[in-house]
Parts: sequence; structure tokens; C-alpha cells
Amino acid sequence: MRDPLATSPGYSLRRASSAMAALLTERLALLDLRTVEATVMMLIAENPQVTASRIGASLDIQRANMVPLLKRLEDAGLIERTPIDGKSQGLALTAAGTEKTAAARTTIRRFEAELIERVPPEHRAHLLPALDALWR
Amino acid sequence: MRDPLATSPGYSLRRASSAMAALLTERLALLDLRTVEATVMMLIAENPQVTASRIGASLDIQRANMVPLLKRLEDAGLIERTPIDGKSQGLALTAAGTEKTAAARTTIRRFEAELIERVPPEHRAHLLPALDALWR
DNA sequence: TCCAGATTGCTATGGGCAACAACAATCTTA
DNA sequence: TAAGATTGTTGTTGCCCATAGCAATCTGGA
Repeated sequence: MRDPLATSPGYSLRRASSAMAALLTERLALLDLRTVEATVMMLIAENPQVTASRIGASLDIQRANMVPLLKRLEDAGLIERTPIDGKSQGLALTAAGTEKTAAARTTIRRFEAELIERVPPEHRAHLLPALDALWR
Repeated sequence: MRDPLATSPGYSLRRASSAMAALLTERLALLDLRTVEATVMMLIAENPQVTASRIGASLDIQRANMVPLLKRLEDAGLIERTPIDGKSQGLALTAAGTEKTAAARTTIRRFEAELIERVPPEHRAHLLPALDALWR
């Protein structure tokens, strides 16, 4: 079958991203975590008492979409919120959350290592800067 | 804010992909096309009388999900189906579909060029092979 | 000090995309 | 020709993201 997409960086980017996302999703599912959740928890771990807004701003997640996300983490006993003032609340990991985040970090580290290993050595150093140039 | 994702190729891949996807989606919307639709039409253009199954296999789209996709293209008068045998049907572009596909191709070409231009020159040649190694 | 405007968290809703299970009709091949 | 594979289809579900709108609260300039 003739494939006009064979040399399209845009298409390859989409496919590579979704392939890798699927792989990571599968791995994190073993911890009963979704990718976004693991990401959010890692951010909270590094920045105790951040607000939902700041997390959202950093990850480009709309405020509205943070709500069910954080609710699920809270219901699972992984994070807790403490009021900062009347409207803001600081986020922090619970003990269980800290433990789960550590596990997630291990999973992610291994995943990233495998990702890089898939790339032929001569291209490896170029991947991150090239990707970053596309969005940062 | 401390950002543990700053050097994560997996995260950068996701962000780059979604940034680029959003840009292309926006451009193709001017033609009243979604990204998948443009992709499917380009594939049909290069392979007249392909079946929905083969398109799906090539793009990793489930058969079930091809149905509404093709229905929309057919309703828009962009593609037509001709029975090959009792169960298979060949897909082809209509005149309108051919025209729209040409427009989409122009849009996509421009988009791909801008994408590559965002990448610092020394990394450009490495992007496609690195990405392809992740999924092909 | 007070008020306009910004910020925060939230509800509700919908679109796009993909996954799964199941089915009937049809083709293929052993 | 019967068993199994293929094709197109329906229906349903889930995730992620976007928008609009709202109430409560904070903040900064007059």
C-alpha cells in the first residue's frame, strides 16, 4: 500500500507519541495510576503546597479539568488539601501518596530509559532538544 | 516552580505532539477537516479502491471507528464507495474530495515545513529517524 | 477604605478519539 | 461443503480536553 505519510514528521510525531503514551499508560495501570495522575503527583512532590491552579498552569491543564483529577487522587488517599486562604488550597502528598509516587517514578524512569534505548545511538542526543523546540 | 519533567523525553514527546496536533487541527479546520479525515483522504488518493479495513490497518484505526469517520466523509460528498464483492467496498475520492485533498495536502505541507523550521538546524535531520524508531 | 477586576475552585456539558464486545453477511480454504 | 477468517456495522464506554458560567475570595489603585 502506498503510504504518503512515510516521511511526514508530523505524522511520525503523532504515532511515536501515542505508541509511547500507550506503553506508559499500560505500565502505570499496574499501579492503578493514569499518566496525568502520576505527573501531577510528581509535581506536587517537588512543590509541596502548590495550588491546583499552578499545577494546571504548568501542565497546561484547564482549571476545570483539574477538579475530577484531584478528586480521584484525594479519594484514593494519595493527596490532601489544606486551605491556604479562603479560596486557595495547598496540595501535598499523603504517606500513601509519597509511596505511590516513588513507585511511579521508578516505573517512569525505566520507561524513559527504554524509550531512549529504542532510538539509534546517533540520534539519541538530538531527540530531547528537537522535541523541546516544538513546544517550549 | 520546580519541574521534574524538564528533561523527560516521554513528557516532551507528549507535549510536542499535542502542540503540533493542535496547530494542524486548527489549520485543517479552515477546510472543515479533522486531522484523521485529511489523513484518510490522502491515503485513499494514493490507493484508489482500498477498503476501509486496509486503511484502518495502515493507520491503526479499529474497523469500528472507521465507520463514523467514513460516513462523515461520504455525507460531505468527499468519498464514494463501490462494492468490490458482497462484503468489501472500494473507497475513492469524488471530484470534490480530490480538490479538498489537494487543499489539505498544501496545508499539511506548509505545516510540516514550519514544524521542521522550529527545530534547530543541527537537530533537524535526526528528528524523523528518532521518532520512527519509537513506533515503526 | 472601598470597589472593580482578577483569581480560585467548581459544575455542567460536549467534542474528538479510541477501545471493546458482539453480530450478520460474506468470503476463503482445507 | 463446512469451518474459520474477514468485512462492515452497531452500541457502549472511557479518557482527555475545551468552553461557558458561577460563587466565593483576594488584591490593588483611587
